Amino acid sequence: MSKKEIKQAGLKVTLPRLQVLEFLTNNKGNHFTAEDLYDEMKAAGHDIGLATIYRVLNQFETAGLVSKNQFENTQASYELDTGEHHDHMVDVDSGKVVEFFDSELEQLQLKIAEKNGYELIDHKLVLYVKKKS
Amino acid sequence: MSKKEIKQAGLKVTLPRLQVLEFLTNNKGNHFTAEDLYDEMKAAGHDIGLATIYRVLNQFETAGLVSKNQFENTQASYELDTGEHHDHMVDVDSGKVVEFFDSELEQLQLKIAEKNGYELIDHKLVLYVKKKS
DNA sequence: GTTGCTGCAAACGTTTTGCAGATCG
DNA sequence: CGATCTGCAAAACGTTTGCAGCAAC
Repeated sequence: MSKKEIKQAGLKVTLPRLQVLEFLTNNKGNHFTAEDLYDEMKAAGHDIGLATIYRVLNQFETAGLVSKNQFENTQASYELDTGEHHDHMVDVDSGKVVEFFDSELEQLQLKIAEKNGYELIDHKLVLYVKKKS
Repeated sequence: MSKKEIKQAGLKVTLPRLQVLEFLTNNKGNHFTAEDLYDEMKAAGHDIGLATIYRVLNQFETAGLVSKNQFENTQASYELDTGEHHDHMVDVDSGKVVEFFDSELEQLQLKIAEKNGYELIDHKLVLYVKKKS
């Protein structure tokens, strides 16, 4: 149930919000564009407008419930934010997105920012990869 | 003079192409949106259409003369491609972009891709930072 | 002179917004 | 019932494209 999270975000618990959040929760670790979600909702018999999907996703992003990623495509991708930081690997052949976490890498980034006189706030790393042949 | 590079890219040496490439060469390491460049060209008394700027930048990108970056803003940024790989640090307060290179980081990324059974083709890393207070 | 380029305006795909009616609490 | 939300269609945004005229070689 996603009611609690929505309420905690200061939002009314409405059907579209529940349905979108529930879908993302059931598909943890997968990435969807707004249009993907629109189609999924339609397929599930939920009658939500595309504009609402965008609005809801923005609200969820602000609330920290979902995270937004702009990979190389023109459309942004959204996924459930589980609170566990991870980076992404994109298979350039299949377009498949794999998540990973490497603490050595995280450390190194802190060190690099520091070395330049900065404090690291956030980062975004995407590795473009190909299956070993 | 940027004539040689343009010719080598298989393109005619035209005024718009020369003026854009020259400007980027004189501002190595800085990042500009298409509109930035449009304004700069106007300011320099060069009469180029925005559409031409976009066309020329795309051609230069294909030729490896410039590289394109999508930071957090909606507009893409372009910079002269000097052939030396580097990553970017964005100061979240000022919006300033700093370039850096760290070979340990590069190595580590290769290792991570490998560990997951992939071959690393490319990567994109942006550190969001704040001046140490 | 031919080929390729430019400027303009119109088209494009993605995302946002205004508004009248519907839904939540 | 009031406040907030939704769907729709229209607007906005950055970028691309078609086309008639222009510049490069």
